Amino acid sequence: MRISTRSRYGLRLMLSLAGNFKKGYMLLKDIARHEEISEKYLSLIVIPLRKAGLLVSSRGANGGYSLSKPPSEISLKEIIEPLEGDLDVIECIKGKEICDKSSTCPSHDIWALLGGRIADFLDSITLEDLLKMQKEKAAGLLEYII
Amino acid sequence: MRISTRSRYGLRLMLSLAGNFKKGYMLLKDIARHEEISEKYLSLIVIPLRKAGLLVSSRGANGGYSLSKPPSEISLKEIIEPLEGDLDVIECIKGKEICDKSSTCPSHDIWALLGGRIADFLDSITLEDLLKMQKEKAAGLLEYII
DNA sequence: TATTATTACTATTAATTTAGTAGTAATTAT
DNA sequence: ATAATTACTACTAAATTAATAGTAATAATA
Repeated sequence: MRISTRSRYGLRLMLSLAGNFKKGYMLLKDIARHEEISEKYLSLIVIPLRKAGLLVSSRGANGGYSLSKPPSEISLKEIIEPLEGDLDVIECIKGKEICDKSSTCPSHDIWALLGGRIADFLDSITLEDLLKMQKEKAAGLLEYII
Repeated sequence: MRISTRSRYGLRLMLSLAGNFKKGYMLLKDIARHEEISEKYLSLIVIPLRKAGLLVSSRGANGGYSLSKPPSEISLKEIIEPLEGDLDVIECIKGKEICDKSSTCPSHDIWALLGGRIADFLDSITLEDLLKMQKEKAAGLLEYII
């Protein structure tokens, strides 16, 4: 029931971009260094995010990545879904029918419900919310030090 | 973000036992056959469930497994937690601290929240609820046939 | 008490998934 | 042209999960 590091890294990448929104492109190299993630690995993670329309990119010198819309308009669900494939906790939810018992199996329904709950939770949080949390945490730390 | 087959099988096993509550021991062999799960594999799954105190067993002839308490008193959380290890969606929640950034990282908090939501959801459903759902599904099917 | 049926335990293997690396191509600015 | 960057494809390594195998312990009973 673990979330993949793909998703965790992807979220941190998106949060970095969110913090830089409207300030031009960011280099993957810089994000990777700052987040201490392999640049090569990040460059794979970025692909589904771009395909999902969450970020725009420019190649070559002065290129980089940037959010395609404001942090307030990007929910965590939009970020995690393309990275995890989907948010179902079991395979056989949508027609794939590994199991032929779904018509009588109550477990099947529970897992479908759980997937829905997870999706709802992630849909209720935006990158802007995370930015705000980040600032509050930093402020709290600062207060603690002073 | 998939739930393991261990957990899925474990839940189906517990549901089988719930349907037989107060009717004596059930043989793993029979459950395995009925649920079309390898008996050997099920025999591994049953161990953490017993250690969690959810079922009692008796060896030898006339032995088998039985729930240790009524289906209404067993939540899905109690079943899934020992099978999945825990319900956290990331490793670094409880002190294990793979990542040293939790004091400033808002993602960390989100994942902790999500784990809590999942736990709450599973805690809100009991085996009795599943039994009821099962009956309703069966009744619905019957109605459809007639 | 020997036999049979069952759970309990430990070790091993196989399969799948996830994580990460490597190398090359395409694009853009200068 | 050159340098810097993203885009893509293929491969490898590591970790996890699923499943099998074999033996030990226990309980009923003939």
